[in-house]
Amino acid sequence: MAEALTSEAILAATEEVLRRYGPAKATVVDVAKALGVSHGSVYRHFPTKAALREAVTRRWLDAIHVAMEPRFDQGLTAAETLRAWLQKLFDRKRHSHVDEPELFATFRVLVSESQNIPEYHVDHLVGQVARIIQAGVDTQEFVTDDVPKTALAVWDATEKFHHPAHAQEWGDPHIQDAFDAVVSLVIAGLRYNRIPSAAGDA
Amino acid sequence: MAEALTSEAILAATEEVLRRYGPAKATVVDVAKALGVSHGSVYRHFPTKAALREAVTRRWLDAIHVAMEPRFDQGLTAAETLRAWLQKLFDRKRHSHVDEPELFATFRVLVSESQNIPEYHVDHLVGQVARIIQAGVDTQEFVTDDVPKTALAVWDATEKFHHPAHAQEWGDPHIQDAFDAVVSLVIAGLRYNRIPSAAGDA
DNA sequence: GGACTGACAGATTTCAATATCTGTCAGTCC
DNA sequence: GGACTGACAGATATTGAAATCTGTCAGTCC
Repeated sequence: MAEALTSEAILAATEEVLRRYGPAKATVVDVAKALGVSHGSVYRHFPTKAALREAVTRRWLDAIHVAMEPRFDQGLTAAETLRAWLQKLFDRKRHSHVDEPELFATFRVLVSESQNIPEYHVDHLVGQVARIIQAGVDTQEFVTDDVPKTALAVWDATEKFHHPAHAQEWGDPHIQDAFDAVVSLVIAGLRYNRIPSAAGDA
Repeated sequence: MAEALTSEAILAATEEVLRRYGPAKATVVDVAKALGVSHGSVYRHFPTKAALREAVTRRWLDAIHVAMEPRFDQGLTAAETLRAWLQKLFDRKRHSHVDEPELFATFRVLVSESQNIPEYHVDHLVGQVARIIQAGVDTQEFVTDDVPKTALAVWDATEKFHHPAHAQEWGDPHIQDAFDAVVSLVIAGLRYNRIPSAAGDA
Protein backbone atom coordinates (compact mmCIF):
# COMPACT_ATOMS: atom_id res chain seq x y z
CA MET A 1 0.00 0.00 0.00
CA ALA A 2 1.73 3.14 -1.26
CA GLU A 3 -0.22 6.38 -0.62
CA ALA A 4 -3.67 6.86 0.87
CA LEU A 5 -6.46 6.86 -1.70
CA THR A 6 -7.61 10.44 -2.35
CA SER A 7 -10.68 11.82 -4.13
CA GLU A 8 -8.28 13.60 -6.44
CA ALA A 9 -6.61 10.35 -7.49
CA ILE A 10 -10.01 8.77 -8.08
CA LEU A 11 -11.08 11.68 -10.28
CA ALA A 12 -7.89 11.45 -12.35
CA ALA A 13 -8.30 7.71 -12.76
CA THR A 14 -11.98 8.12 -13.70
CA GLU A 15 -11.07 10.65 -16.36
CA GLU A 16 -8.47 8.26 -17.75
CA VAL A 17 -10.91 5.34 -17.78
CA LEU A 18 -13.54 7.51 -19.49
CA ARG A 19 -11.00 8.52 -22.14
CA ARG A 20 -10.00 4.94 -22.75
CA TYR A 21 -13.36 3.12 -22.64
CA GLY A 22 -15.92 5.86 -23.33
CA PRO A 23 -18.96 6.74 -21.21
CA ALA A 24 -20.95 3.59 -22.01
CA LYS A 25 -18.26 1.09 -21.02
CA ALA A 26 -16.44 2.89 -18.21
CA THR A 27 -17.34 1.20 -14.92
CA VAL A 28 -16.54 1.85 -11.29
CA VAL A 29 -14.80 -1.53 -11.30
CA ASP A 30 -12.51 -0.28 -14.07
CA VAL A 31 -11.63 2.81 -12.04
CA ALA A 32 -10.84 0.70 -9.00
CA LYS A 33 -8.75 -1.67 -11.11
CA ALA A 34 -6.76 1.29 -12.53
CA LEU A 35 -6.06 2.40 -8.96
CA GLY A 36 -5.25 -1.10 -7.70
CA VAL A 37 -8.02 -1.04 -5.07
CA SER A 38 -11.40 -2.71 -4.68
CA HIS A 39 -14.40 -0.86 -6.06
CA GLY A 40 -15.83 -0.66 -2.56
CA SER A 41 -13.09 1.84 -1.73
CA VAL A 42 -14.23 4.21 -4.45
CA TYR A 43 -17.63 4.31 -2.73
CA ARG A 44 -16.03 5.70 0.44
CA HIS A 45 -15.25 8.88 -1.53
CA PHE A 46 -18.23 9.18 -3.90
CA PRO A 47 -21.74 8.02 -2.94
CA THR A 48 -22.74 6.86 -6.44
CA LYS A 49 -21.34 6.36 -9.90
CA ALA A 50 -23.39 9.38 -11.06
CA ALA A 51 -21.79 11.61 -8.39
CA LEU A 52 -18.33 10.48 -9.48
CA ARG A 53 -19.06 11.26 -13.13
CA GLU A 54 -20.57 14.60 -12.20
CA ALA A 55 -17.45 15.55 -10.24
CA VAL A 56 -15.26 14.77 -13.27
CA THR A 57 -17.54 16.79 -15.52
CA ARG A 58 -17.66 19.78 -13.21
CA ARG A 59 -13.86 19.83 -13.07
CA TRP A 60 -13.69 19.86 -16.86
CA LEU A 61 -16.26 22.64 -17.18
CA ASP A 62 -14.55 24.75 -14.55
CA ALA A 63 -11.39 24.68 -16.68
CA ILE A 64 -13.47 26.05 -19.59
CA HIS A 65 -14.96 28.76 -17.41
CA VAL A 66 -11.49 29.91 -16.41
CA ALA A 67 -10.19 29.83 -20.00
CA MET A 68 -13.18 31.81 -21.26
CA GLU A 69 -12.93 34.56 -18.64
CA PRO A 70 -13.28 37.78 -20.69
CA ARG A 71 -10.46 40.35 -20.65
CA PHE A 72 -11.22 44.06 -20.79
CA ASP A 73 -7.64 45.39 -20.78
CA GLN A 74 -6.84 44.77 -24.44
CA GLY A 75 -8.04 48.14 -25.75
CA LEU A 76 -10.83 46.48 -27.76
CA THR A 77 -14.34 47.77 -28.27
CA ALA A 78 -17.15 45.81 -26.64
CA ALA A 79 -18.19 44.52 -30.08
CA GLU A 80 -14.65 43.29 -30.73
CA THR A 81 -14.47 41.73 -27.29
CA LEU A 82 -17.79 39.97 -27.81
CA ARG A 83 -16.86 38.71 -31.26
CA ALA A 84 -13.50 37.45 -30.00
CA TRP A 85 -15.14 35.77 -27.00
CA LEU A 86 -17.72 33.99 -29.17
CA GLN A 87 -15.01 33.01 -31.66
CA LYS A 88 -12.84 31.61 -28.90
CA LEU A 89 -15.70 29.54 -27.51
CA PHE A 90 -16.55 28.28 -30.99
CA ASP A 91 -12.91 27.45 -31.78
CA ARG A 92 -12.48 25.55 -28.53
CA LYS A 93 -15.59 23.46 -29.10
CA ARG A 94 -14.99 22.93 -32.79
CA HIS A 95 -11.38 21.89 -32.37
CA SER A 96 -12.29 19.64 -29.50
CA HIS A 97 -14.96 18.03 -31.66
CA VAL A 98 -12.74 17.73 -34.75
CA ASP A 99 -9.45 16.74 -33.09
CA GLU A 100 -10.77 14.40 -30.39
CA PRO A 101 -14.29 13.44 -31.45
CA GLU A 102 -14.53 10.53 -29.03
CA LEU A 103 -13.43 12.55 -26.03
CA PHE A 104 -15.80 15.35 -27.02
CA ALA A 105 -18.64 12.85 -27.39
CA THR A 106 -17.79 11.44 -23.98
CA PHE A 107 -18.12 14.79 -22.26
CA ARG A 108 -21.24 15.49 -24.31
CA VAL A 109 -22.81 12.41 -22.77
CA LEU A 110 -21.53 13.23 -19.28
CA VAL A 111 -22.95 16.75 -19.42
CA SER A 112 -26.33 15.61 -20.69
CA GLU A 113 -26.61 12.95 -17.97
CA SER A 114 -27.36 15.53 -15.32
CA GLN A 115 -29.98 18.26 -15.04
CA ASN A 116 -27.87 20.62 -12.98
CA ILE A 117 -24.63 20.51 -14.89
CA PRO A 118 -25.75 22.04 -18.21
CA GLU A 119 -27.66 24.76 -16.36
CA TYR A 120 -24.60 25.52 -14.25
CA HIS A 121 -22.40 25.70 -17.34
CA VAL A 122 -24.78 27.86 -19.39
CA ASP A 123 -25.49 30.25 -16.52
CA HIS A 124 -21.79 30.79 -16.02
CA LEU A 125 -21.03 31.50 -19.67
CA VAL A 126 -24.10 33.70 -20.18
CA GLY A 127 -22.87 35.64 -17.15
CA GLN A 128 -19.61 36.27 -18.97
CA VAL A 129 -21.52 37.47 -22.05
CA ALA A 130 -23.55 39.77 -19.81
CA ARG A 131 -20.36 41.36 -18.48
CA ILE A 132 -19.15 42.07 -22.01
CA ILE A 133 -22.52 43.56 -22.97
CA GLN A 134 -22.58 45.64 -19.79
CA ALA A 135 -19.19 47.05 -20.76
CA GLY A 136 -20.66 47.99 -24.14
CA VAL A 137 -23.66 49.65 -22.52
CA ASP A 138 -21.31 51.59 -20.23
CA THR A 139 -19.45 53.00 -23.25
CA GLN A 140 -22.78 53.61 -25.08
CA GLU A 141 -21.63 51.25 -27.80
CA PHE A 142 -24.61 48.97 -27.15
CA VAL A 143 -28.21 49.82 -26.32
CA THR A 144 -30.37 47.59 -24.13
CA ASP A 145 -32.63 48.04 -21.13
CA ASP A 146 -32.10 44.51 -19.81
CA VAL A 147 -28.51 43.26 -19.93
CA PRO A 148 -29.06 39.72 -18.59
CA LYS A 149 -31.98 39.13 -20.94
CA THR A 150 -29.99 40.45 -23.89
CA ALA A 151 -27.02 38.28 -22.95
CA LEU A 152 -29.30 35.25 -23.00
CA ALA A 153 -30.62 36.34 -26.41
CA VAL A 154 -27.05 36.54 -27.74
CA TRP A 155 -26.38 33.09 -26.31
CA ASP A 156 -29.56 31.66 -27.85
CA ALA A 157 -28.91 33.32 -31.23
CA THR A 158 -25.44 31.70 -31.38
CA GLU A 159 -26.69 28.29 -30.22
CA LYS A 160 -25.65 26.70 -33.52
CA PHE A 161 -22.01 27.45 -32.69
CA HIS A 162 -21.84 26.18 -29.13
CA HIS A 163 -24.63 23.68 -28.56
CA PRO A 164 -23.21 20.15 -28.92
CA ALA A 165 -26.36 19.02 -30.75
CA HIS A 166 -24.98 20.97 -33.72
CA ALA A 167 -21.46 19.54 -33.50
CA GLN A 168 -21.78 17.58 -36.73
CA GLU A 169 -22.30 20.87 -38.62
CA TRP A 170 -19.00 22.24 -37.30
CA GLY A 171 -17.12 20.22 -39.89
CA ASP A 172 -18.85 22.08 -42.74
CA PRO A 173 -16.28 24.16 -44.68
CA HIS A 174 -18.63 27.19 -44.66
CA ILE A 175 -19.32 27.10 -40.96
CA GLN A 176 -16.98 30.04 -40.25
CA ASP A 177 -18.92 32.15 -42.78
CA ALA A 178 -22.16 31.24 -41.06
CA PHE A 179 -20.60 32.18 -37.72
CA ASP A 180 -19.40 35.55 -39.03
CA ALA A 181 -22.81 36.34 -40.52
CA VAL A 182 -24.72 35.50 -37.33
CA VAL A 183 -22.29 37.36 -35.07
CA SER A 184 -22.38 40.43 -37.34
CA LEU A 185 -26.17 40.38 -37.29
CA VAL A 186 -26.25 40.03 -33.51
CA ILE A 187 -23.70 42.79 -32.95
CA ALA A 188 -25.60 45.10 -35.31
CA GLY A 189 -28.69 44.29 -33.24
CA LEU A 190 -26.94 45.13 -29.98
CA ARG A 191 -26.26 48.65 -31.22
CA TYR A 192 -30.01 49.20 -31.57
CA ASN A 193 -31.79 46.53 -29.60
CA ARG A 194 -34.72 47.18 -27.35
CA ILE A 195 -36.58 44.12 -26.11
CA PRO A 196 -40.34 44.72 -26.16
CA SER A 197 -42.42 44.18 -23.02
CA ALA A 198 -45.13 42.94 -25.32
CA ALA A 199 -44.25 41.97 -28.91
CA GLY A 200 -44.93 45.46 -30.22
CA ASP A 201 -41.64 46.84 -31.52
CA ALA A 202 -41.38 44.89 -34.78
CA MET B 1 -59.55 -7.30 -55.44
CA ALA B 2 -61.24 -3.93 -55.33
CA GLU B 3 -59.25 -1.04 -56.91
CA ALA B 4 -55.80 -1.11 -58.50
CA LEU B 5 -52.98 -0.46 -56.03
CA THR B 6 -51.73 3.14 -56.39
CA SER B 7 -48.62 4.88 -55.06
CA GLU B 8 -50.98 7.30 -53.38
CA ALA B 9 -52.73 4.52 -51.46
CA ILE B 10 -49.38 3.09 -50.42
CA LEU B 11 -48.22 6.49 -49.12
CA ALA B 12 -51.41 6.92 -47.09
CA ALA B 13 -51.09 3.44 -45.63
CA THR B 14 -47.41 4.01 -44.84
CA GLU B 15 -48.25 7.21 -43.00
CA GLU B 16 -50.90 5.39 -40.99
CA VAL B 17 -48.53 2.54 -40.13
CA LEU B 18 -45.85 5.05 -39.10
CA ARG B 19 -48.35 6.82 -36.87
CA ARG B 20 -49.45 3.59 -35.27
CA TYR B 21 -46.15 1.74 -34.84
CA GLY B 22 -43.52 4.49 -34.93
CA PRO B 23 -40.46 4.67 -37.19
CA ALA B 24 -38.56 1.82 -35.52
CA LYS B 25 -41.32 -0.80 -35.78
CA ALA B 26 -43.10 0.16 -39.01
CA THR B 27 -42.21 -2.42 -41.67
CA VAL B 28 -43.00 -2.80 -45.34
CA VAL B 29 -44.84 -6.00 -44.41
CA ASP B 30 -47.09 -3.95 -42.10
CA VAL B 31 -47.89 -1.56 -44.92
CA ALA B 32 -48.74 -4.42 -47.26
CA LYS B 33 -50.87 -6.03 -44.56
CA ALA B 34 -52.78 -2.77 -44.06
CA LEU B 35 -53.49 -2.68 -47.81
CA GLY B 36 -54.35 -6.38 -48.03
CA VAL B 37 -51.59 -7.12 -50.55
CA SER B 38 -48.27 -8.91 -50.45
CA HIS B 39 -45.21 -6.82 -49.62
CA GLY B 40 -43.80 -7.66 -53.04
CA SER B 41 -46.48 -5.43 -54.54
CA VAL B 42 -45.26 -2.42 -52.59
CA TYR B 43 -41.86 -2.88 -54.23
CA ARG B 44 -43.43 -2.41 -57.70
CA HIS B 45 -44.13 1.22 -56.69
CA PHE B 46 -41.14 2.09 -54.49
CA PRO B 47 -37.68 0.63 -55.05
CA THR B 48 -36.70 0.49 -51.38
CA LYS B 49 -38.09 1.03 -47.91
CA ALA B 50 -35.98 4.19 -47.65
CA ALA B 51 -37.52 5.60 -50.84
CA LEU B 52 -41.01 4.93 -49.50
CA ARG B 53 -40.27 6.68 -46.24
CA GLU B 54 -38.66 9.57 -48.05
CA ALA B 55 -41.76 10.02 -50.22
CA VAL B 56 -43.97 10.18 -47.12
CA THR B 57 -41.62 12.71 -45.53
CA ARG B 58 -41.43 14.89 -48.60
CA ARG B 59 -45.21 14.99 -48.77
CA TRP B 60 -45.40 16.11 -45.16
CA LEU B 61 -42.75 18.80 -45.64
CA ASP B 62 -44.43 20.10 -48.78
CA ALA B 63 -47.56 20.75 -46.74
CA ILE B 64 -45.45 22.84 -44.34
CA HIS B 65 -43.89 24.75 -47.21
CA VAL B 66 -47.33 25.66 -48.52
CA ALA B 67 -48.62 26.65 -45.08
CA MET B 68 -45.56 28.82 -44.43
CA GLU B 69 -45.75 30.72 -47.74
CA PRO B 70 -45.32 34.38 -46.72
CA ARG B 71 -48.06 36.91 -47.53
CA PHE B 72 -47.17 40.46 -48.47
CA ASP B 73 -50.69 41.85 -48.87
CA GLN B 74 -51.50 42.34 -45.19
CA GLY B 75 -50.20 45.91 -44.94
CA LEU B 76 -47.46 44.84 -42.51
CA THR B 77 -43.90 46.11 -42.36
CA ALA B 78 -41.17 43.68 -43.34
CA ALA B 79 -40.15 43.41 -39.68
CA GLU B 80 -43.72 42.54 -38.70
CA THR B 81 -43.96 40.03 -41.55
CA LEU B 82 -40.68 38.40 -40.53
CA ARG B 83 -41.64 38.23 -36.86
CA ALA B 84 -45.03 36.76 -37.71
CA TRP B 85 -43.47 34.23 -40.08
CA LEU B 86 -40.92 33.09 -37.49
CA GLN B 87 -43.64 32.96 -34.83
CA LYS B 88 -45.87 30.87 -37.07
CA LEU B 89 -43.07 28.40 -37.78
CA PHE B 90 -42.24 28.19 -34.09
CA ASP B 91 -45.90 27.74 -33.11
CA ARG B 92 -46.40 24.98 -35.66
CA LYS B 93 -43.36 23.07 -34.50
CA ARG B 94 -43.94 23.64 -30.82
CA HIS B 95 -47.59 22.62 -30.91
CA SER B 96 -46.76 19.60 -33.01
CA HIS B 97 -44.12 18.62 -30.45
CA VAL B 98 -46.33 19.30 -27.42
CA ASP B 99 -49.65 17.96 -28.73
CA GLU B 100 -48.42 14.90 -30.64
CA PRO B 101 -44.93 14.19 -29.34
CA GLU B 102 -44.77 10.68 -30.80
CA LEU B 103 -45.81 11.77 -34.27
CA PHE B 104 -43.38 14.68 -34.12
CA ALA B 105 -40.60 12.32 -33.04
CA THR B 106 -41.50 10.00 -35.89
CA PHE B 107 -41.07 12.70 -38.50
CA ARG B 108 -37.94 13.88 -36.71
CA VAL B 109 -36.46 10.44 -37.31
CA LEU B 110 -37.72 10.26 -40.89
CA VAL B 111 -36.22 13.65 -41.77
CA SER B 112 -32.87 12.82 -40.20
CA GLU B 113 -32.66 9.47 -42.03
CA SER B 114 -31.87 11.16 -45.31
CA GLN B 115 -29.17 13.60 -46.36
CA ASN B 116 -31.22 15.34 -49.02
CA ILE B 117 -34.46 15.87 -47.17
CA PRO B 118 -33.27 18.27 -44.44
CA GLU B 119 -31.30 20.26 -46.99
CA TYR B 120 -34.35 20.47 -49.26
CA HIS B 121 -36.53 21.61 -46.37
CA VAL B 122 -34.09 24.20 -45.02
CA ASP B 123 -33.32 25.63 -48.47
CA HIS B 124 -37.01 26.10 -49.12
CA LEU B 125 -37.74 27.86 -45.83
CA VAL B 126 -34.60 30.02 -45.97
CA GLY B 127 -35.78 31.04 -49.44
CA GLN B 128 -39.03 32.26 -47.90
CA VAL B 129 -37.06 34.25 -45.30
CA ALA B 130 -34.98 35.73 -48.11
CA ARG B 131 -38.12 36.97 -49.85
CA ILE B 132 -39.29 38.71 -46.67
CA ILE B 133 -35.88 40.30 -46.18
CA GLN B 134 -35.77 41.37 -49.83
CA ALA B 135 -39.13 43.09 -49.33
CA GLY B 136 -37.61 44.92 -46.34
CA VAL B 137 -34.60 45.95 -48.38
CA ASP B 138 -36.89 47.23 -51.14
CA THR B 139 -38.67 49.51 -48.68
CA GLN B 140 -35.32 50.52 -47.09
CA GLU B 141 -36.54 49.08 -43.80
CA PHE B 142 -33.61 46.64 -43.75
CA VAL B 143 -30.00 47.10 -44.79
CA THR B 144 -27.91 44.28 -46.22
CA ASP B 145 -25.63 43.77 -49.20
CA ASP B 146 -26.29 40.04 -49.45
CA VAL B 147 -29.90 38.96 -48.98
CA PRO B 148 -29.47 35.16 -49.23
CA LYS B 149 -26.57 35.19 -46.80
CA THR B 150 -28.50 37.37 -44.38
CA ALA B 151 -31.54 35.11 -44.67
CA LEU B 152 -29.34 32.17 -43.71
CA ALA B 153 -27.97 34.18 -40.77
CA VAL B 154 -31.53 34.86 -39.57
CA TRP B 155 -32.30 31.16 -39.92
CA ASP B 156 -29.16 30.16 -38.03
CA ALA B 157 -29.74 32.73 -35.28
CA THR B 158 -33.25 31.34 -34.67
CA GLU B 159 -32.11 27.69 -34.79
CA LYS B 160 -33.17 27.16 -31.18
CA PHE B 161 -36.79 27.73 -32.20
CA HIS B 162 -37.02 25.50 -35.23
CA HIS B 163 -34.30 22.85 -35.06
CA PRO B 164 -35.82 19.63 -33.70
CA ALA B 165 -32.69 18.98 -31.61
CA HIS B 166 -34.01 21.75 -29.32
CA ALA B 167 -37.58 20.42 -29.14
CA GLN B 168 -37.29 19.48 -25.47
CA GLU B 169 -36.66 23.15 -24.61
CA TRP B 170 -39.92 24.19 -26.28
CA GLY B 171 -41.85 23.06 -23.23
CA ASP B 172 -40.06 25.63 -21.05
CA PRO B 173 -42.56 28.25 -19.81
CA HIS B 174 -40.11 31.06 -20.68
CA ILE B 175 -39.45 29.89 -24.22
CA GLN B 176 -41.71 32.56 -25.73
CA ASP B 177 -39.70 35.27 -23.91
CA ALA B 178 -36.50 33.79 -25.30
CA PHE B 179 -38.05 33.77 -28.77
CA ASP B 180 -39.15 37.40 -28.50
CA ALA B 181 -35.71 38.48 -27.30
CA VAL B 182 -33.84 36.71 -30.09
CA VAL B 183 -36.22 37.90 -32.80
CA SER B 184 -36.04 41.49 -31.54
CA LEU B 185 -32.26 41.32 -31.54
CA VAL B 186 -32.20 39.88 -35.07
CA ILE B 187 -34.68 42.44 -36.42
CA ALA B 188 -32.72 45.26 -34.82
CA GLY B 189 -29.66 43.83 -36.55
CA LEU B 190 -31.40 43.70 -39.93
CA ARG B 191 -31.97 47.44 -39.76
CA TYR B 192 -28.19 47.99 -39.62
CA ASN B 193 -26.49 44.81 -40.71
CA ARG B 194 -23.56 44.67 -43.05
CA ILE B 195 -21.77 41.35 -43.34
CA PRO B 196 -18.00 41.80 -43.37
CA SER B 197 -15.90 40.34 -46.19
CA ALA B 198 -13.22 39.67 -43.60
CA ALA B 199 -14.16 39.79 -39.90
CA GLY B 200 -13.32 43.46 -39.63
CA ASP B 201 -16.55 45.33 -38.89
CA ALA B 202 -16.92 44.46 -35.21
C1' DG C 1 -49.16 -9.52 -70.78
C1' DG C 2 -49.01 -6.75 -66.90
C1' DA C 3 -50.30 -6.71 -61.85
C1' DC C 4 -49.65 -9.49 -58.24
C1' DT C 5 -48.02 -13.47 -55.25
C1' DG C 6 -45.20 -16.10 -52.25
C1' DA C 7 -40.99 -18.58 -51.45
C1' DC C 8 -36.28 -17.48 -50.81
C1' DA C 9 -31.27 -15.61 -49.29
C1' DG C 10 -29.05 -12.54 -46.68
C1' DA C 11 -29.43 -8.79 -43.30
C1' DT C 12 -31.44 -7.13 -39.19
C1' DT C 13 -34.02 -7.48 -34.92
C1' DT C 14 -35.79 -9.83 -30.82
C1' DC C 15 -35.51 -12.33 -26.71
C1' DA C 16 -34.00 -14.96 -23.00
C1' DA C 17 -30.11 -16.97 -20.77
C1' DT C 18 -25.75 -15.50 -18.99
C1' DA C 19 -22.40 -12.39 -17.38
C1' DT C 20 -21.17 -8.11 -15.43
C1' DC C 21 -21.95 -4.08 -12.73
C1' DT C 22 -23.69 -1.09 -8.82
C1' DG C 23 -24.13 -0.18 -4.22
C1' DT C 24 -24.02 -2.35 0.62
C1' DC C 25 -21.98 -4.04 4.62
C1' DA C 26 -20.01 -7.38 7.86
C1' DG C 27 -15.53 -8.55 8.51
C1' DT C 28 -10.11 -8.00 7.97
C1' DC C 29 -5.89 -5.69 8.63
C1' DC C 30 -2.58 -2.49 9.94
C1' DG D 1 -10.46 2.24 14.99
C1' DG D 2 -10.56 3.87 10.51
C1' DA D 3 -9.32 2.52 5.67
C1' DC D 4 -10.04 -1.13 2.97
C1' DT D 5 -11.78 -5.76 1.17
C1' DG D 6 -14.68 -9.04 -0.98
C1' DA D 7 -18.99 -11.53 -1.04
C1' DC D 8 -23.63 -10.52 -2.00
C1' DA D 9 -28.58 -9.02 -4.00
C1' DG D 10 -30.75 -6.68 -7.35
C1' DA D 11 -30.21 -4.06 -11.61
C1' DT D 12 -28.14 -3.64 -16.10
C1' DA D 13 -25.64 -5.17 -20.14
C1' DT D 14 -24.00 -8.77 -23.41
C1' DT D 15 -24.53 -12.52 -26.38
C1' DG D 16 -26.00 -15.70 -29.71
C1' DA D 17 -29.79 -18.50 -31.36
C1' DA D 18 -34.33 -17.89 -33.32
C1' DA D 19 -37.58 -14.96 -35.56
C1' DT D 20 -38.61 -11.37 -38.61
C1' DC D 21 -37.71 -8.25 -42.28
C1' DT D 22 -35.91 -6.50 -46.85
C1' DG D 23 -35.48 -6.94 -51.51
C1' DT D 24 -35.68 -10.38 -55.60
C1' DC D 25 -37.77 -13.04 -58.96
C1' DA D 26 -39.86 -17.07 -61.17
C1' DG D 27 -44.37 -18.24 -61.48
C1' DT D 28 -49.75 -17.44 -61.17
C1' DC D 29 -53.89 -15.29 -62.47
C1' DC D 30 -57.16 -12.57 -64.79
